Amino acid sequence: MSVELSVAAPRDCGECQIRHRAVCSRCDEDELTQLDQIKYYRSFQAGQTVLWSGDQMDFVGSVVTGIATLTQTMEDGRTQMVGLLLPSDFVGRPGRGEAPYDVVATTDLVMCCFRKKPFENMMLRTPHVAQRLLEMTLDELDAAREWMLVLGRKTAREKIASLLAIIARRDATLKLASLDAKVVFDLPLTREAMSDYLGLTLETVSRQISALKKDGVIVLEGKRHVTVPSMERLLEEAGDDSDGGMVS
Amino acid sequence: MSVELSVAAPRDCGECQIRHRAVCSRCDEDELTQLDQIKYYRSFQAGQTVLWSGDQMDFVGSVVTGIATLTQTMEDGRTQMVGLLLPSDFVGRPGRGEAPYDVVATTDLVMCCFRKKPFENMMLRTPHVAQRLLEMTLDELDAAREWMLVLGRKTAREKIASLLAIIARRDATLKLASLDAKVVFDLPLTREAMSDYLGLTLETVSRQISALKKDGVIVLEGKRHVTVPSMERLLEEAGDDSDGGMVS
DNA sequence: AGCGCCTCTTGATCTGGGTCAAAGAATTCA
DNA sequence: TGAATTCTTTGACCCAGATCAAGAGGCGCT
Repeated sequence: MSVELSVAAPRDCGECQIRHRAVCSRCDEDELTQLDQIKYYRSFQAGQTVLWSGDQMDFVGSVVTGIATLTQTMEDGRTQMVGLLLPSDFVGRPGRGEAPYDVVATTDLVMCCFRKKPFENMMLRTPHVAQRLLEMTLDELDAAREWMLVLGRKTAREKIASLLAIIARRDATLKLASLDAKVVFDLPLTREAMSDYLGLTLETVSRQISALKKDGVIVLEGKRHVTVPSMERLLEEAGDDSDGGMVS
Repeated sequence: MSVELSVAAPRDCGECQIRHRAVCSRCDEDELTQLDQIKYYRSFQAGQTVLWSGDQMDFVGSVVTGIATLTQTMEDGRTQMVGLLLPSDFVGRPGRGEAPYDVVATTDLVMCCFRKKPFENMMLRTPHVAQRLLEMTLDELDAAREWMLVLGRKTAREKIASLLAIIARRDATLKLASLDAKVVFDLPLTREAMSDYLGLTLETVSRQISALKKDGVIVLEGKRHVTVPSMERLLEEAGDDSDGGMVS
């Protein structure tokens, strides 16, 4: 429950309004002003827990910079990541009180938050915000279900390839890079976090990454810097049918 | 794409309006009349595919009687069930054109449908319908994420116990039975369907069910009729923390 | 520089669940 | 009534990935 609340908002709002896919894209001036009034920033350090499962959740918001994960844990410690929040992703459940899972910052993290009550009120008044929220939730649901296929039916190698593909695609989209060019990015997750995402052990993750490297599917510099020479090849390894758009 | 459309609506609407958690509960007379005008029934036989992945989906609706599954399939035939639709569950994505997965009737099935366009229009006019939809989608998302934990981290035995618990709880809720009493129900799924839900093979499903039976966690009469003497025990076997509410 | 602390890699071995195979219910059809 | 079909169970064996164990960088600290 160690939540550093930095009400100081050094960033210009324009930035986050453009970045978070959430509520801004179709708001008029008036509505943006309303949003501004209930908006604040929160910063977290890498490793910090934003929210524990069961906590009251009095805000909604979106990631500005950094990465957070949603995880569920069994009493005996087995944990499964159920969501990955990259910049521009939305967190929060309007109408819900309790967080259903832990939210953890895996890197230093800045979030743009809105207090929940006022946000909900605004939602009632501006239908297109509710629409947007529904759309986003449906996206998340699709992604979760895509991920169920990965967890339930894919081999370790396919799982790793799938995860790399998601990150690569997501990264490429943010950079507006062409999709057939080679993709370069830094892995935002530790091997352990990847294993939690994929329902594997970290040893298996490591081995499979080594294998993909040996087979030329990816090029690794250091432990985190990845180059994907051919997205097509990667997707093939992932067992994906040509495209398919799984995002967190 | 074999969709039997039975516009004949033998059922009184009251029934489905009460039953589907969807749009009706808070509608006034006027809105109900509007809904009536765009409502129709569809019947399917067991095994029939309601919708193929990629199909245009021109309706939304909810299950009146019977059971349907949402499944995703890889090119090589591996399939994963990603959702289970029991009576009163909602299907459809307002604002989306294509179905992202196959919808299959596993028993004879009756659905109460609304044509999508008019439904969406109505949604724009009546905010509480959109709210309700958002709530439902968030429920589904929670259920999907709960299921990711099952798929990623639970053993075969725990998976089976989890599935039985879901069905039992769901059934008990529908019947308004007390939660500590023993629960009796018929399995609505074949062993194969269960294996698709759980990311297992049907042989493993069979073996684990036998094991749970031998250990007295469940009592089986025939292949489908199940008695759960103690929900507590079953949940324990599922690795669940006391309660926890995963519903499709 | 030297030490402790992470994160990651790699090897050796074990095992839960997959695969292959066969045969027992239950149901439908003729 | 028996034959065909579908669903289910059970057995024997195997392998992908888990587990256990030992190092190998890398980085901040004193």
